[in-house]
Amino acid sequence: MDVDLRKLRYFVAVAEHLHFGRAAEALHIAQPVLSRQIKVLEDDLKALLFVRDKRATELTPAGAQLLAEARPLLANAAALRRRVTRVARGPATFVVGFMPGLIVTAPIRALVSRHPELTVEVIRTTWTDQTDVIHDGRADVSFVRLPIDQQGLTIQQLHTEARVAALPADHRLAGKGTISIADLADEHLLQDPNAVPEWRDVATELRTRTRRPAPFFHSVEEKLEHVAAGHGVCVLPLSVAMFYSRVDITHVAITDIAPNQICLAWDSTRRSRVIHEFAAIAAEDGTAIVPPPTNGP
Amino acid sequence: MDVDLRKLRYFVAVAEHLHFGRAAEALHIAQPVLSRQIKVLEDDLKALLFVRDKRATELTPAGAQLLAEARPLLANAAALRRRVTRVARGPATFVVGFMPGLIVTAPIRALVSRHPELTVEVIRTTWTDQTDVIHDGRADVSFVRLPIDQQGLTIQQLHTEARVAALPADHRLAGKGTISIADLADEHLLQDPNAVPEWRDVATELRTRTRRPAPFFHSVEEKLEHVAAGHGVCVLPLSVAMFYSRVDITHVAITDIAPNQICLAWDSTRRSRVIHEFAAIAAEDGTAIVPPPTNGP
DNA sequence: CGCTTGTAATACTCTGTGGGTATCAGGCTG
DNA sequence: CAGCCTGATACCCACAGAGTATTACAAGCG
Repeated sequence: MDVDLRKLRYFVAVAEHLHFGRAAEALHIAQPVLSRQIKVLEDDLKALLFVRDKRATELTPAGAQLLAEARPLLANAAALRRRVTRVARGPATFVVGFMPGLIVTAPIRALVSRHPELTVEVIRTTWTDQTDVIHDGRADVSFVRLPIDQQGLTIQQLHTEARVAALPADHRLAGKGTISIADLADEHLLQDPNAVPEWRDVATELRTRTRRPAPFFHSVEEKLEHVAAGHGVCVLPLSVAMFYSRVDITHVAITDIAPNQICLAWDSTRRSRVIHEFAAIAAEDGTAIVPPPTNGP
Repeated sequence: MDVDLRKLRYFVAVAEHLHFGRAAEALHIAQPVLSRQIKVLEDDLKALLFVRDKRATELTPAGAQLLAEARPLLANAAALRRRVTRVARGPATFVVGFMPGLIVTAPIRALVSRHPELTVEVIRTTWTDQTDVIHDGRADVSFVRLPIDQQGLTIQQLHTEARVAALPADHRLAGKGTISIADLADEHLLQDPNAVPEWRDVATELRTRTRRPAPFFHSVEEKLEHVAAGHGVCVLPLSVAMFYSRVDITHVAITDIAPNQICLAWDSTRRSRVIHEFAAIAAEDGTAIVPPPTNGP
């Protein structure tokens, strides 16, 4: 009667490998078991999921549909497990995720003052992490920077902040009050789309081909090291620039770049009084969290 | 390793009945089985879900958390099953739900012209149905009227429309060009919060106590019968009023009532190219779907 | 106080299903 | 045609889920 999550996991493995033998290996079960379980699943759903024509295993349309559906369902199930066990040990904790640079103490203070019985924890996220903490149940809400994958999330826009260029202190543009994107056209842009999405914006806006393979940065600190060393320049949201300020790096406001949007995100399948209350609080004083951009005259 | 949906279903039953025996009866299984399965689930999650102190079964905080989590997960699983089987028989159908009165042919035509291979179906929803069709997998997207329960949904606002009063043709206010809410204060308001939410707004705005138990309406047609019979008046979104127009009922624009918001909604855990394309189309010509309100001078 | 009633847990059995190994059935390829 | 790759089939075992019978325990009552 019910869908069987184990079978769904098996199905996803086969769909990802498109190969029963290797999928079985990855699942640490024997191949015949997998064949049989997939057949049972197909009978159960009354839908053919794979076309097996000896030599190639392909997804049917129904299979593609199921793959798209099964992954978020499995993720939800795992998150459920984590959230329940979390509630079971520490009583009534509310976990807020945040990207570095975002100051979240104000809304948390407001929440705690209204609910003294609530223990609020914060968890620092990275760029790749910022939505994962919600999906896997580590956090109840998370302050995120767009763009993100919004699948399964409810997003509440809070405020935007200007982006600034981070330049070596002795850079030719360091003295300027404001610059435009065009001024950076000749610079070597430290590019790392995964870790710092703002980069992608600039890179595509400038249509810059990578002149040499960009080093891979895992953190803002690393990137600023490279900037300070004169290996290139980078663009950061204002609050990030403020947070990681150092004497050998100057920040210059960029006038003509899209601002970075900051949002609060949470799992859209959840109906939690605390989440909505926190969202309301964040929306109220959201614009006050970060100092206003200073790129005006 | 995985969460077991069957056990979740069992758990929800016990949580709803707060009584193992009756829950077992509802599930058509024996009570000892249920006791053991819940215990296994508790061991699995490493969390106590119920406090059983002989004579009363109560949820623990972890249990309450699980109840809130389990229901949407089970609903998702059921919807997944339905959507996959739907794809399996009719190839590539896209199902659009709509509330009566909403004209949805324009965006559907636009979608089909871009994807001739796609079969688009429409499904008429009722007030109570309008989000259910999404949750249970009967529709991919649905045109809805606010307010709705947004849990698990992504909502895209399209346009608003004015609300008009439906009056018997010989009513004292029937000749007026526009009226205000206050003009209706002495009328008998046909009240049915579940079926027609606009009513709730008016009822609360007017602070009207029900003078006699309101008859229960299952459709707009029934309600208009009562209006025509002179048993009261009602308020409808403009497009609904236009759709169900009849000679013995006059519509008068109301100047000072909040307009009804019309949105497109879909399951937020889904990532479907067609859904997003349709949403974009609907957003583009969304304001053109319904004739503009005529309550201006 | 002991009996009854209501409720969940325990003990035991049976069956269905998930997992394993061995083997078969088709296509390719050399 | 032999050998190989891949998935399906056949058959067996173990365990989990379902059932019945019974126990344990608390509360109410004559």
